[in-house]
Amino acid sequence: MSVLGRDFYARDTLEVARSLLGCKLRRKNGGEIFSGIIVETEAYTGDDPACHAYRGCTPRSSTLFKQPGIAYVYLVYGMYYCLNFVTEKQGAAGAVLIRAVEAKNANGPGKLCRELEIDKTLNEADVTDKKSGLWVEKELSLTPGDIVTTTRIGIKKAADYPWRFYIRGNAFVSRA
DNA sequence: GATAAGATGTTA
DNA sequence: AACATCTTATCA
Repeated sequence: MSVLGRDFYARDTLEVARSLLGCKLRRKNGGEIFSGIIVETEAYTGDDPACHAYRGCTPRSSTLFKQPGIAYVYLVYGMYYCLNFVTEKQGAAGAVLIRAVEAKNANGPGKLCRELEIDKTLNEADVTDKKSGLWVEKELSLTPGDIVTTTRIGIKKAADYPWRFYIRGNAFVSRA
């Protein structure tokens, strides 16, 4: 299985969000390797009012302006971590939020990170390199008809953007 | 230094 | 529908 490289992430954020569906997320922490097919994503770009990078480069959002193919991990509501992959060419902000994978207790961004033991130590980890302990592999080939497009969940700003994508009919999507 | 809001999940 | 829980950004 080939690890998705820098070129995969250095593209339009919406395109990366759709392309990640059906890919296999892998997490190695210690001896065990976790695997799960990505079934739900959301896109966040630099000119998107809901994106952390929208109001410029702050200590937290600076990750979004760095090179594509790294992880962006942050804490929401003081309790749960969210996993994103940085997209777009270096200098442009953008990221894809991984909302759910095909696995037990992984149907939601917070639950997914709890299950995979993802925390802020993985922020800015290079996901094109297995040595980081977090990477993505090509798995399924989906057709456009397999992908459902809807509005994003849990945000107030730009709530009308149709930037959430999931695999049609999949039982592991959050808020089924 | 204070304050309000937040890319959620669980419980009732 | 309420709540647990705390970092971050924004202001003063």
